[in-house]
Amino acid sequence: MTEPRRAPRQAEAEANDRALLAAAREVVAVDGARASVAAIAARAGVGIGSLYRRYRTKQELFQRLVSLTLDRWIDAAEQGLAHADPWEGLAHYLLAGFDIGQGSLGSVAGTIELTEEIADKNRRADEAVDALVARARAAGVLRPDVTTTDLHLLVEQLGKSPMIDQLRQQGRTDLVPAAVNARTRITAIALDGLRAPAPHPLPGEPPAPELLSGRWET
Amino acid sequence: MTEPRRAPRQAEAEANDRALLAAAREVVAVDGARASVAAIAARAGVGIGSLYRRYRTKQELFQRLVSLTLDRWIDAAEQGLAHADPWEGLAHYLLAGFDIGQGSLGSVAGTIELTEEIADKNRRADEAVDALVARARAAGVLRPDVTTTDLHLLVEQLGKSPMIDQLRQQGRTDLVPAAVNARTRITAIALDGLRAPAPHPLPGEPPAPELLSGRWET
DNA sequence: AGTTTGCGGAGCGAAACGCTCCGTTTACAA
DNA sequence: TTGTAAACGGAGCGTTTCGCTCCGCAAACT
Repeated sequence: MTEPRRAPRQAEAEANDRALLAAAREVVAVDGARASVAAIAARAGVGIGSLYRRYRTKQELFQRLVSLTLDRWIDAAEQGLAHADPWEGLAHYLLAGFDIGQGSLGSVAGTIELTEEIADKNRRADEAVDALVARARAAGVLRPDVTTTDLHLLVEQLGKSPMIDQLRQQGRTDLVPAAVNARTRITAIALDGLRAPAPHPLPGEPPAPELLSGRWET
Repeated sequence: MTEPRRAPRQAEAEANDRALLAAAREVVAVDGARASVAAIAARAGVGIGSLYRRYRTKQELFQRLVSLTLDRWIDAAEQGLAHADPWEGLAHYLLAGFDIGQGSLGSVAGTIELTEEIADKNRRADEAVDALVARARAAGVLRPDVTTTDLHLLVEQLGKSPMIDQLRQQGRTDLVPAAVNARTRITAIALDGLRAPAPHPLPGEPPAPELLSGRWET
């Protein structure tokens, strides 16, 4: 390292940055893109001034948030691919995805200007997921009428958890663990619905990829 | 009828009321309880003044909206009970529930003052759903580890459709039918996950009913 | 002691909010 | 034709909330 010594003030600044990002994730989960910088700073236990020293605008903070979240998605997909069992790999990705909660970020992603970095990460995540789905389908453990787009939409839908957000908003944090457990059960139901063989074929036409989260591609 | 004649102005007023409620449903689906009266009136093609002639406050409009939506829920559950086949009956209720979209209303229900009428309708809906679930379970078509609360939460989660709301918000109404189709597929997956016999038992403890949409009861 | 660096938050102009108020339009009786 | 009452749309009010700037202060280093 060129800079092994850490000035205490600099360490504090980095801790603040982490707190800001964590707080932003929480507030955005509840309020979506309407989340105010004041609320984010307050939740992080940090002054507004400090927020604006690190991010020139609210949009810059959101872009960073989306970028870091995409990292999590890529990790989840690649960890899924690392599993030897195709079904376990897919299930790992989906369960991780429900936790990451693309849904909450989806509304933010629709409001920010897309950077090259974000578009690139999005592409990498898509490739990994495609491989994951293709492998599960080839192994015959995923019902064959489910498309990758179906899965993306399912994750988007189940990742957003209005129940948990609402509880947090009402300050009933004591109930949050129970809510997380409840959501896990729901996702387990959905996972069971994905397994081959399927009791009935899915209705309608396979969904078009354009439906995914606003624009992303184009 | 005591008043068979309809003054044209009065008919217009009633049409405006219907348009207001329909618009409120749409705007609330996107913006939740933050939906502004101006947005609702504009979407209904009606002046703000007309809105406030019929509803003294925004809250009064929202209470009416919740009440009418609960009527839909009661209908869906009772129609489900009318089905001879227990599974078809349950599926009918769930599919209708996904369409009604309790999720969107959940955020509104948390902000309004509960009237006696609303609490009463909520009770009636609960009773009908309990009967529906009990019948399906007794017939052995519903996996036995799913509780009524699980189902309520599932409906709440899948009823809210961020994808459709976002498309509408962006004015891409051309894509909405495709999105509705996509959501139908997702719900079909979840339905298949509910059938008996289950591939694996559900994880965790059965969820407590207190988790449902804020307060409703108490 | 002086300098640098990061800090918190009061306060700015702009925007959005719920709601009131009023001039206009329409249907119908005189 | 004219008078009246009902329903209309929307400008504008006071208030709140927003993103963001700016500045006085404290801690670390020289």
